[in-house]
Amino acid sequence: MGRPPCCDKMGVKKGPWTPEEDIMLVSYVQEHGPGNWRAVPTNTGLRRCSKSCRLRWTNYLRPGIRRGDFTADEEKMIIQLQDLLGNKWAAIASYLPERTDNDIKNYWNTHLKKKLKKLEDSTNSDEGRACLATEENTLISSYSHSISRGQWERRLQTDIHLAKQALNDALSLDQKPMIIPPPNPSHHEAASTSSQLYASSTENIAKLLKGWMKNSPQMSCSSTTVTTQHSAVQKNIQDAHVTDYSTSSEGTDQSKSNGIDLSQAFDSLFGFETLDSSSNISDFSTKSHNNNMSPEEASTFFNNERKPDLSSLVPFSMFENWLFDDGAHNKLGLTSNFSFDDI
DNA sequence: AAACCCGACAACCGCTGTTGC
DNA sequence: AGCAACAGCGGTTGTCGGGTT
Repeated sequence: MGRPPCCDKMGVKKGPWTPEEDIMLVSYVQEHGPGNWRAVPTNTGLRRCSKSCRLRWTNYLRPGIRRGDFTADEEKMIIQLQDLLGNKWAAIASYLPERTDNDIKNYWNTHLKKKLKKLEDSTNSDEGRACLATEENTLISSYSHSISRGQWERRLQTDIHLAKQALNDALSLDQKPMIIPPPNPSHHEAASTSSQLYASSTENIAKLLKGWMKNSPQMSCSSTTVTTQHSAVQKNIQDAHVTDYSTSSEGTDQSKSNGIDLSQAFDSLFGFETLDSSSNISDFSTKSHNNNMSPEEASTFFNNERKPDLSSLVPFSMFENWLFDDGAHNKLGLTSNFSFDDI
């Protein structure tokens, strides 16, 4: 039996979050960092349960989240990972660092499931076979790509092994890790650091509020007005996110994110051709070593608070990059002929 | 113009697992 | 060991906007 719901108290608000609530939550997290969610409603005055606050942060306000506009590469990844792993949305999301499990789940349920069903139906019909040159057929051909489940599993085992190796290496590094937490950081210093990391959210909310005020000449602080404006505001948040990403990345191609070409990453993970290890991953290393990363880039790289302990030593994204990097085989002198028992 | 339908997605619910006391 | 608090997960529901009748 599960625990009783935490939100059945009187006076706890449910439903869509208002911009004011978002700001209160973001401000709090900026100051105190994510965690200790129980204290959030008390300390912020939010009439929300702690769980609702955590989910709102995790799925919506957390920086580094990209919303909407799934790329073809992301679709491919989701489809193949879903085929391999089933509805393990969190596991799938771990391969798409900018996407939340909730987002992927929704996208699967609303888009991909139907798309695949349609494709299955069409390929079973004569009509469907007649039009195999469409974009959708590209998708299904990737879906039914000829690598076997055994190969997938072996490949994933290799990745797990490499991640383990990388973790061991990182923990035993003689040299300083790339991101070194300040010695005995005071609370204030920690808050200062986190402020940088959460800046994108703050900016986004500032933008949305700006748009909200502009669109609402007779602006009122009543919650009803706020609620009715919320959808427009939400769109502003989304626009702000898109804007931030398009300006912080070198190209406009959304498939390139975090400096990692998802297509390459995908091919590395699921294909069997060798990925050129001199690609974007080494770009990341160079950039971070030279300290010429923008705050936005750094935020995107290092903001995964789901793995706070790892990221405080070595950014978790490095492990993800490592997993995607076939060159790691050579670096470690490893081959994939290890036993699964090694893990 | 109103009613209805439907898709998209944010949010909630119920449960399990983990951690600390 | 037992309990409570919390985090995480996957399924489901509620709400809203847009399209159609």
